[in-house]
Amino acid sequence: MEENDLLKVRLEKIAALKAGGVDLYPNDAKPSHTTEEILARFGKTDSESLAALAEKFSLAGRLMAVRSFGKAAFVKIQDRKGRLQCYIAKNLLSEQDFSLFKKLDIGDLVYVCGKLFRTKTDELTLEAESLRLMAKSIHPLPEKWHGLTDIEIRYRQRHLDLIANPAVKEIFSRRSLIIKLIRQFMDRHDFLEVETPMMQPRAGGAVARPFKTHHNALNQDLYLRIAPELYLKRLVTGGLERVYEINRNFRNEGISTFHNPEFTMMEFYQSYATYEDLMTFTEELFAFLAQNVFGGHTFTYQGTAIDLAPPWRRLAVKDALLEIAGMEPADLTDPARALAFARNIGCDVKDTDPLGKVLMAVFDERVEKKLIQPTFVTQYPVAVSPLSRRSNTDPDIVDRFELYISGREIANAFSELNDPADQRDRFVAQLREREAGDDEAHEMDEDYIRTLEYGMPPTAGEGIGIDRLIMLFTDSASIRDVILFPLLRTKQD
RNA sequence: GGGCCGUUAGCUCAGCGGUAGAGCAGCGGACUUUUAAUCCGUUGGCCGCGGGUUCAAUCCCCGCACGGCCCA
Repeated sequence: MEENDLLKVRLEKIAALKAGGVDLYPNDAKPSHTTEEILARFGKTDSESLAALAEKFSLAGRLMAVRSFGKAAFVKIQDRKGRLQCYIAKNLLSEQDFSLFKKLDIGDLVYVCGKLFRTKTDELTLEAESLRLMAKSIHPLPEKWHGLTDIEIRYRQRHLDLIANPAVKEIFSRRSLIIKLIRQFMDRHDFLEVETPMMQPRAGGAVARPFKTHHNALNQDLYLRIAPELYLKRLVTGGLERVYEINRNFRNEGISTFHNPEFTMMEFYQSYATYEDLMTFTEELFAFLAQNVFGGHTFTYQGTAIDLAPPWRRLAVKDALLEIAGMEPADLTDPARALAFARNIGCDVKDTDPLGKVLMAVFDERVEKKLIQPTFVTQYPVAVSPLSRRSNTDPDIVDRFELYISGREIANAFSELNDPADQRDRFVAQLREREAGDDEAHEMDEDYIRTLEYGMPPTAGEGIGIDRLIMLFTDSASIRDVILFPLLRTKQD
């Protein structure tokens, strides 16, 4: 049967219901309970005690299954918390309500009221004494047994995915829980939550291509932010000292199982702390989350056991390159050798690339995916860290770490560069990269340098990729499974 | 951007040069304790789109669209 025919049948039912005086879209139902509350209270109550109970219960939700015997039926009603079985029988309902039931379709929203009992197979069931239609559905739902598996429909019509696949709801409620826990943790450590511009005249604070837009009244081009970093550090300079922001960033790059063009980051800045303090802080934050979500430090991600028990491994970039990538000491200092090594393993590097950048290309290619257990990678080259403070002991490296779990970058943190003269030099170096063809290189930002010239307290800052964190904590293989509406190409037909 | 795979009924999937199939959903009938209820009957298709090869294309070839996975 073509969908048009299915639609026709339902429209005829609607006409019949209307003719019978049924309101198809009333708004006055107040369910007394959720399915979860009823199951929690009476899931283990025996038949006799239920029979003795005078209390009546009402539920509202979507009709998910109908097993009909003509004059009676068992149906499943799904609300935001789960499903409960209801018993519909001709002799228990008014004639009007029963004939309404006969015209209902799977997918309709209903309201039922009645007492609880146990069926002979011992299932807690609501025995309907009254039944109302709360909203008519005119499209058929996905199949009851296999559900909806077509990935494209799941993302494009997320409402169907949520109706048909209960596990999806679990993922997003866990996402909400984790973000609440993060806020709780940050607030407890006296951080102030702030919001900074999404639309920026210059897209700074990260190495990425931005989206461009235009403000008509100002007749000015704007960029969707690639990071809130420079604004948050302005706030730190202003004396807020400890700030955090959980919000969207936008990067104009490819889409993959780990990249969505808009994604959620938490960035936070703590004055009078160093990147080393943030390593400890990060361990504590993740342990706190794991404790509340899993009740311990360990969990499984895509079949691999992950252990978040602090302390985590700390690994310098150069040691990773020697031990894991298979480079030799001379490769780390001789640009020509490094370039040859990188090309040999298939990295796309240019002759003009600074040594640090070439080394990080090797790192990305050979080391990243091998860091399964939580690992702080430290001692990054200055060349790839234009906003980080130089190490006191080696001016070619910076006080920075990236956190890797399950072969993916989850967080990036550093002691902030607060020397305006050095910051200017770094921006100039980035401009040279840009002229050499790297359109992701950081732009000059005079206004930001001027802010630093007022004196920014010594500060450490960190960005945590929230979507990737949620992926780990929900065992999701794709970032699209933890973003309700991932970006897809618009379909024209 | 490149490689591989997918696109067939509302949903989940078979089929593969010779008149398009199943289960579920739908529709009609039986049935007042079912659990993917059962039983009988039945409707439903531009086989993603556009070209080509062929007597004949859902099937083979080319292109395009959308999606997935991997790579950059």
